[in-house]
Amino acid sequence: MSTACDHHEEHQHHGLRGAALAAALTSAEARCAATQERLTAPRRRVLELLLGADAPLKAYDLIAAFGDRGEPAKPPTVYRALEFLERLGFAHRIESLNAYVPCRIEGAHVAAFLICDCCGEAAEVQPDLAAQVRAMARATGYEVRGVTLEAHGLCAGCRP
Amino acid sequence: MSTACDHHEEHQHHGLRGAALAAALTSAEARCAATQERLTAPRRRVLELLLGADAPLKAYDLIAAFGDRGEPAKPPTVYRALEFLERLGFAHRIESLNAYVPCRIEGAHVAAFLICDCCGEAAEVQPDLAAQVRAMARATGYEVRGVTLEAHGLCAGCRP
DNA sequence: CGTTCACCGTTATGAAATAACATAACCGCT
DNA sequence: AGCGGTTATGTTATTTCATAACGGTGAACG
Ligand SMILES: [Zn+2]
Ligand SMILES: [Zn+2]
Ligand SMILES: [Zn+2]
Ligand SMILES: [Zn+2]
Repeated sequence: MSTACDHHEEHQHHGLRGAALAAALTSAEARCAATQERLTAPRRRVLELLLGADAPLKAYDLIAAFGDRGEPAKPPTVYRALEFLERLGFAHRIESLNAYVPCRIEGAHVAAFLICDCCGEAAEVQPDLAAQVRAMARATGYEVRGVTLEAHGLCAGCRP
Repeated sequence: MSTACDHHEEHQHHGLRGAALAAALTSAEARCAATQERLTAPRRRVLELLLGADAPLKAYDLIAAFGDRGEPAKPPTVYRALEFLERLGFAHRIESLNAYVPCRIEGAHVAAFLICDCCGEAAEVQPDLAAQVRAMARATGYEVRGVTLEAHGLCAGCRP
């Protein structure tokens, strides 16, 4: 992102570091192994970058940061990894930002976000709207297969 | 979109034609006049194209179709018009498609769509989720300024 | 009548995503 | 070990989507 706020630096400490990061990656490996999927090197690297970030990352942020010593990745490498991570529920794409976040919620869920337009924070929440949308859809014979819900506004730390 | 279905041609007749289209444009002019805004030629043309379409249109679809005799518009012309139409509530951007639709709902509202991944239809609906999201937001001190809600799935006409 | 401001046309470029094809690793099987 | 189907990656190039920047035009307002 770009519009980082200067006030309130402390409310951006969402990125995992050190042991917590390693634990999250190990957990992801385990979940993959349990479903016959492979957390290969590029997939693991992209997940690591997402988990360590303080805000949603754009695909080209990931491309630029991919290499250990500054060498960028090729776009398909990162896009394929993101596709995998989304498919397994390790990451979500935020459509209104063209950006990606690691999933912060256990188990199956509809991804929903409260996005701060000031500091870039994107908090994942679990609204009970699946039922609502499904009801509305059923009234018209529509079959829901996925829902994108993204609220924009200001987080508590950035409010005037 | 591209993956138009071959079955059920008749459920795509959403585009306005002739008198209905003219009436909608006249109504838009009136609404603009009432708020000191101007529905200039390019803005009116883009709105006309959106109103006449059977499905969400991409920006470059609009750019290609802009001229009366096949001459395309320049990208900024169309993007500026879209920005204006969105600002006044005449059109909505569908983030998950990078596409635009004319607004089909009177008055102020949260835009929400049931999108058919088969035929491309995007039905605008009015869920009662503003309250829910606002409640969840308030619990954390978040101030909502806008909500994007887009469901993907299959419309009644495209279901197996 | 001159200033102002919103709007427009135009050129160029930046940013995001994918197509297409070749190569390599993995896996279960003989 | 050797094979063959499958899955994943490497690489190049292109397409798609969106905006920056600048100068010109014309209505609006005193
Ligand atoms: Zn999640
Ligand atoms: Zn904030
Ligand atoms: Zn609407
Ligand atoms: Zn359909």
